[in-house]
Amino acid sequence: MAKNQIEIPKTYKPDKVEGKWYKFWLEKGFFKPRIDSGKKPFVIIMPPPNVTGELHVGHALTATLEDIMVRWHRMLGEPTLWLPGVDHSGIAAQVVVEKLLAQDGIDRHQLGREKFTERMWQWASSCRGTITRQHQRLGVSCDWDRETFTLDKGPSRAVRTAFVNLYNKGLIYRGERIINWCPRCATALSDLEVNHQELTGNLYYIRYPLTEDNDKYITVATTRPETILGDTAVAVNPDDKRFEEFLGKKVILPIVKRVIPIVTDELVDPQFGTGAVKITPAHDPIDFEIAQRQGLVEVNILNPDATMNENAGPYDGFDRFEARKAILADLERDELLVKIEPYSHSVGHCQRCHTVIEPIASKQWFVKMAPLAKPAIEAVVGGRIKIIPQRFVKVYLNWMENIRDWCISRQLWWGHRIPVWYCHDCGKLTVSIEDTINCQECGTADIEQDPDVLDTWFSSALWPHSTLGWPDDSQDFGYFYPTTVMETGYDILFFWVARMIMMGIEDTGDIPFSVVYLHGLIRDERGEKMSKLRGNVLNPIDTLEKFGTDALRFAVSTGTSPGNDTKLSTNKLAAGRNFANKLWNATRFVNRSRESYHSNMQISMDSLLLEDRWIISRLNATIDNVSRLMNEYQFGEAQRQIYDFLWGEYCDWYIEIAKIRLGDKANDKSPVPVLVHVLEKALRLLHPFMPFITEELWQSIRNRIDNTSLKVDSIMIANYPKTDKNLRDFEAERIMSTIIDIIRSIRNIRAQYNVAVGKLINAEIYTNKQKQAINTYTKAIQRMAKADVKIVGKRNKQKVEEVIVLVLAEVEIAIPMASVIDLKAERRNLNQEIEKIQADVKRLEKMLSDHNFLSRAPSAIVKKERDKLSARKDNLERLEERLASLGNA
RNA sequence: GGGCGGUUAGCUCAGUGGUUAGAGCGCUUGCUUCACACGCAAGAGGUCACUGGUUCAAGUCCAGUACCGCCCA
Repeated sequence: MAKNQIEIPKTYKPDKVEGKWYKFWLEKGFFKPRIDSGKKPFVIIMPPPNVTGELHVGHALTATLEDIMVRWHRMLGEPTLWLPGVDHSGIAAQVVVEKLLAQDGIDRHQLGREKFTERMWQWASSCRGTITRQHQRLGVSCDWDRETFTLDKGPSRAVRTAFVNLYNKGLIYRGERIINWCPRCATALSDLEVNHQELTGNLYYIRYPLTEDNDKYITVATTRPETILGDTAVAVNPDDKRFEEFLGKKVILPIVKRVIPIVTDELVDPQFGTGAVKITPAHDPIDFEIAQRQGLVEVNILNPDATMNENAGPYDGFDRFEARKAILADLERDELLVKIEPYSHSVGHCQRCHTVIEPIASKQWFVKMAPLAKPAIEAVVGGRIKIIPQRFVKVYLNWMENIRDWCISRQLWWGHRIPVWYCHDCGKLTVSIEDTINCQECGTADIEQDPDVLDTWFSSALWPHSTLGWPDDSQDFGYFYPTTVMETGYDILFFWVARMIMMGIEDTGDIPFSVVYLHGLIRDERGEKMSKLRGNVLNPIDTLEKFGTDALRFAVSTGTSPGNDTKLSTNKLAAGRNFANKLWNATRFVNRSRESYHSNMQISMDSLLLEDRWIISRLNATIDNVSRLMNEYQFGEAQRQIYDFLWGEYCDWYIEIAKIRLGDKANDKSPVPVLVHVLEKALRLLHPFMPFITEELWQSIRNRIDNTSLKVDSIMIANYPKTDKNLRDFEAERIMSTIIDIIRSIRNIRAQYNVAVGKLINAEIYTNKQKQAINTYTKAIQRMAKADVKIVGKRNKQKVEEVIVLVLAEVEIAIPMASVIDLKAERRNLNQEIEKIQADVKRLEKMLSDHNFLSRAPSAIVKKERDKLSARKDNLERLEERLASLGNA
């Protein structure tokens, strides 16, 4: 054994190679695109992870899929840009830092806006460092020099520009609407940031006495009795005959004793409760709408932290749920509570902190969405933007066509400050891209900027163009926009993808990307969504340290399909690790074989042996399939095909057959050039999926190949293999499959008849078509199936007792029984076993005919015994058949 | 209420109207065979949820049913 063979370990150690190659790629600048105006670039803008902590497996999936696409297109020779970024993720990040502060007993108001923002920046920068390091561990080949943060100067200017443009077009407005208020976060939220949960609460029926006659009542039903305090009317449907006598009358609101009118409105559902409903304009979207129409006053009863305010009279200062209890008790006391029914209704919760949301009338900034949605709908319907998988087109359109205005102001301190200044003198607004110190209307310096920030998703919506330099006419923007693929999870189709399409078209006049690829969610082994709360989160870094990055990438992407959720298990990770190890050892074998081979590495097609032509043909078939699958975005299936080829064809068959020639010194046709050639190409085929191990192995074999196209520093900038139809050899494939069939069948017989491992058996093969071809493989068959093969010219006519005949597609194999087994010993063994089982069967039959057993034993046990009996009988039958087939001695 | 997806081997999942429906893991049996036991060889295991239809041909297309999951309101 040569020295270096001892040095190469038997198992692949990912930690020894990954860091080395990543550093090498970075230093060589391979991740940077080369702008070539003659070529169309391939561009992916990475979905920016939140600065809320660390990456999770979902990010690993995103990173893997995008890296697959990017490495593939780069190897195809296209100028390829993958632009990484990080999102300041306003509310989510602020929640995280507030929690950290709370551990020290501080809240942000004690710190003040400026100090708190400083803390946020510290947190964000340390978090960004972590995210970058983690991404690099995953092997991502993105252009780090172009990395962007949503609060960077460029994107911030893009945000202001977009805001001002929309404001000037009348598509951004400020107004009082019912918004979703999170009392914990103390901010407004958009509709999408509220998760609805079906809860079983109660429906409370409450009497409102008429002013004119205190003994008469109108009864209303509500799930939130505490909102009585904000009621300014009772409403019934105008067509509801039941309430005719009440029309135009007034009632006295319980507790607060306010006199409120009974009005009619078509929005009232006569089926709900009694048909009469209380109207709380400041705390319910429908009531708000009714109040607007009817000119009713609003009474806000809540403080920002969801405690009751001064309008709540006796309950001022109560928490909202305490107030509910107290009011119910008081109503009961006053005999105004008629009944309580269990009632299930959906309750909004804050997406970030899970607090119950309050609908509150509030003055906020909104984007008018319908005009923006129109071209975004057309882009998808017209096919300029393709969504994969296609079924999400319907989901997208359904949302777009029913779109509602977007509340974009947030009462937070972390984010893009709204570029609006209010004038204390003239009362007018100044809306400006640049910071301003004077009112644009009256010139006074007595102005104040809106204290609120914008929804994070507002800046995210501009991401494809803001990262490339918009609103400037930069070189990047000119060359790389519109981008190619937007790859992300289907869970943010509305949050992000839809809004990017709207804002991209609005700001630039062009679509932001031409393909939307939506991946599924990663769940745990039991199919549950991973979450910190459940404690089932797989940390990608721990995982890749245990199994290797390539194994992790393999596990999240192989055999998956777009838009479908996947369960990630250690089994799958182990499968990836095992595959990497298999490649490691195959390459170790090839390199070792190469040591003793000193001739030309050039392959001349006309002097190749059948098995060489076969493996080259299979390689080209695989390349063909892989290209097609990649073009159809079927990455999981593409990877599986490469896996099958390398393991199932190259390792299992080609290497094994090659060993015969390698061991035969007299043979002048070495398999080494083909071994190396096929492996080298297959590694390139696999590289986008498993970048580290393919680079490591490719570097170890490519020097031996005399091919100018391989004179590059790295597999990642080598050409992606292209199929060569001329190298498909269907005749070779047909013959090889016959040879493989023969070997398998003989092995099968050996296993079935328990032939001792080393024992050579005899076999006669009859074939009329492939005599010569098979003849050249008798050595292979002998080695691989341990059978001494003779090719015969006639079908075997011996008796069944004497030979086993295997009928295959193009050949027949006859194996003399005597060569397979020691008949006498086999009969003896069989008889012994049959006796044993017969005894067992007898015992079981007796037990199962026992009335006592059947009636008293648990049915599960009876069933178990019955199953056992039928299994034994089956076994017995087969043993007897086999004994019979041996004939009589 | 509206929409979408899933139902394929014990488990997790692929599957492009076309031979005998595949993979990984698990299971059984045998192998420390000089690349790899993270391996090799052989094997068992399937009414492709159910009902009907289209077709020369259906796991695949159509209609309906059941169960599970998700999204929207």
